[in-house]
Amino acid sequence: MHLSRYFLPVLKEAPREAEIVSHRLMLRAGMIRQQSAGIYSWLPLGLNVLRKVEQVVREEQNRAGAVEVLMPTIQSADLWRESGRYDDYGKEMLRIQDRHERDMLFGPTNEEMITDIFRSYVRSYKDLPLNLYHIQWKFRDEVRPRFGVMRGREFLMKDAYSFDLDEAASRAAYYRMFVSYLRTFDRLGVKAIPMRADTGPIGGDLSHEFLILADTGESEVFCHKDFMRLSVPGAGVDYSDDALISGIVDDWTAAYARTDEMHDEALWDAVAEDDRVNARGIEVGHIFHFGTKYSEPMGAKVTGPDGKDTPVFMGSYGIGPSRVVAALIEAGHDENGIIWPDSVAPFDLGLINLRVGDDETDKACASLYEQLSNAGLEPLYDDTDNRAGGKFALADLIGLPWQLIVGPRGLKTGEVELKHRATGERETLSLDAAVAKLVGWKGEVMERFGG
RNA sequence: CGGGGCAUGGCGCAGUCUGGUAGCGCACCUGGUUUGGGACCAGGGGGUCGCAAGUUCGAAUCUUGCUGCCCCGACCA
Repeated sequence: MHLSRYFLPVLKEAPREAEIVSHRLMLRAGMIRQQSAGIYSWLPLGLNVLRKVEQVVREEQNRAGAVEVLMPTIQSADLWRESGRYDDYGKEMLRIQDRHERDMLFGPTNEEMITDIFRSYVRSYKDLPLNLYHIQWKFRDEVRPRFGVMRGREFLMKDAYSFDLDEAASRAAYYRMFVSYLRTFDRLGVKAIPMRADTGPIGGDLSHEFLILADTGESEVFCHKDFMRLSVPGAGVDYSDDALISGIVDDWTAAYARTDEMHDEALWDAVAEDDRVNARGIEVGHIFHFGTKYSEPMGAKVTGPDGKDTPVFMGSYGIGPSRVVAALIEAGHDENGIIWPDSVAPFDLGLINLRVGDDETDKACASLYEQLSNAGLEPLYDDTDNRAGGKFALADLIGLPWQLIVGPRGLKTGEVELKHRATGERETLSLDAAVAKLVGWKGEVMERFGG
């Protein structure tokens, strides 16, 4: 992409209403525009990152055996009357009427609808296990939207729903999602810790929130230092091996990890003082097992091997990609701007032409752009005639992993400068060496995540 | 929903207390000089001050009502 042909409306100063760092940086970097309280347009740079986060989530869901669908944002109230939630949900649900005065709603979640789909087609236990997910915009009329897309009213959510014959199988399905979440957040370049969450009326131990540690997080978290050392399963993890999967979950649930909401002082005191980590975190994922809560009232049954019909056991699994984008910024930034994880950076590098209009420099940049693009990298070529200071400030602000700096001073000796955004390290290289290094880096990134 | 605050060109702000017909920085446009860390000179365009009513000779400024937005608390991906 050539910057001169892109749409990147950056701001030197953030609007006053933006207080937290991710909101300020998203506005300054021209990623989003607020349209109303808690409702945002996604501009090209922001959309680019959002799509990449979405894609990581999608790939890991698919890997864990979930199957993608797409349900509508607008739902009929009738389904919600069946489950009993039409009256229970409260003002958070945006209720609307169509021209025939039928009661409709903008979906805050999709348990009812997915259950309806399931019951319409699935009759036999032989079709289980089944896990369907979609990545769709949700609307929850929050009392108090805030922090930009971190807590918007309209937000993108990946919500998966598992269907199983019995409790044990349902637990296995829950574990698979648990492991896929570990992988997802690992790929997103962040440490996300699963924490025991409130299971509501169902009870049991099957609800976890995944929190990214960040100083500006909304929740206070208490966890064992072990979580800092635990390793995340690789791309080859075998989701069909229930014992393996459940073993991984055991490892990740053995030590104490809870948010302030579920915090238990007595258990915390039992953790050795040196092992305690008390930090702040952002909730980016939440998984639940809820048994037959929806399948029973909505008549989602399958015929078991014994010939009897039983309601299916269900679970739901959410990740908010739009919130994740903000959380990644909370977890990765410095005083100059954003620092994206390699896996979701909107571009791989900024190709910075320090003397647009100088024939030799322009040619060198064009050649680098072509070579890098052909090798599968995505460069953002700053071909504007800004001064160097402005270009560097922009590159730092939008936080691409690399800055490849091309100017006549270096070209006299056939060299360019390569700067790593996260570490600030710079080195001077020949053009070929710079290309080789970037191509090598890209290969490692791909390899690491088994894309 | 309870408490607090804000609303003046695209963004950040001053002006409001002590009414007199709107200003600054950035951004934008034109010309020129510049070009390795947010350039400089000259010229230029853009707002009637959130909306409505009221007080007044006169309202961004005072009064009342409304709307929008932000922050703190209870909830959520």
